[in-house]
Amino acid sequence: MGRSPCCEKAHTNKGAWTKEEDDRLIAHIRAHGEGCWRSLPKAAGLLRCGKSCRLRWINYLRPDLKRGNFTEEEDELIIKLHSLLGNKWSLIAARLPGRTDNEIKNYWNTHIRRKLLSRGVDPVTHRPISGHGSDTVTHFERKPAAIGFGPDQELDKISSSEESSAWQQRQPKWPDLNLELCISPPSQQQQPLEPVDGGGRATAKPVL
DNA sequence: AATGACGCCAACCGCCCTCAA
DNA sequence: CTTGAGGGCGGTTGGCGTCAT
Repeated sequence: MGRSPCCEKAHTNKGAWTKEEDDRLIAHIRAHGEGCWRSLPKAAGLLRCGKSCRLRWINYLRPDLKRGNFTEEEDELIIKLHSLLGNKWSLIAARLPGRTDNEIKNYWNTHIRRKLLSRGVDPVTHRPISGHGSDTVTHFERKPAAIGFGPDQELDKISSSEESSAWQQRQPKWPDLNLELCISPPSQQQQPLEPVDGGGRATAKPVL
């Protein structure tokens, strides 16, 4: 089936956002909520594609974003989550309040990959790089244990949706990692996460 | 001081998935 | 059941800042 373009590209701006565009987008979302991204640019008086507005809001303008450097704890959590979930950045982001999938993805590619390589760990498989000394697993790995992730086994739900991934099939489970699928709005403690969104993927919905 | 190389990250692109008509 | 719209995701790119020479 033919896919219609997400917007009229001939009449949209591209590239870096200006302060004025940011202000318009923020003002519009504060007044009307996120609503329909496709129609938002017109309603907000922006010459931008709806997707671009959504990305700008989610990755940069949302009031609950943390920004700033990642802490050591966040680093380790990202590594653990990546070893379990793979490149499911939105799922990983859902467990890091104030962080976005794009931010984590960038951080992974620029910092953590190197960090793992320097430890002699393959950033894709999370296993020791061959010829890099011992045959032991990374210090995150544990003996597989008959453990669950809470009564509703949320992680298993994810895993089953990713069953084609050979990656999943060899992953140990982490007895020490609380993987309840929750996100934390800025001013609240953890709340249940909808594990699957409209696109069939887990999403950390921003909370205004 | 100049400039080339490198790294970071915001933004774009194309595809996937769901749902309503 | 089929189709198209819409939202969302992961991968990739390009511009800019910093570092090295």
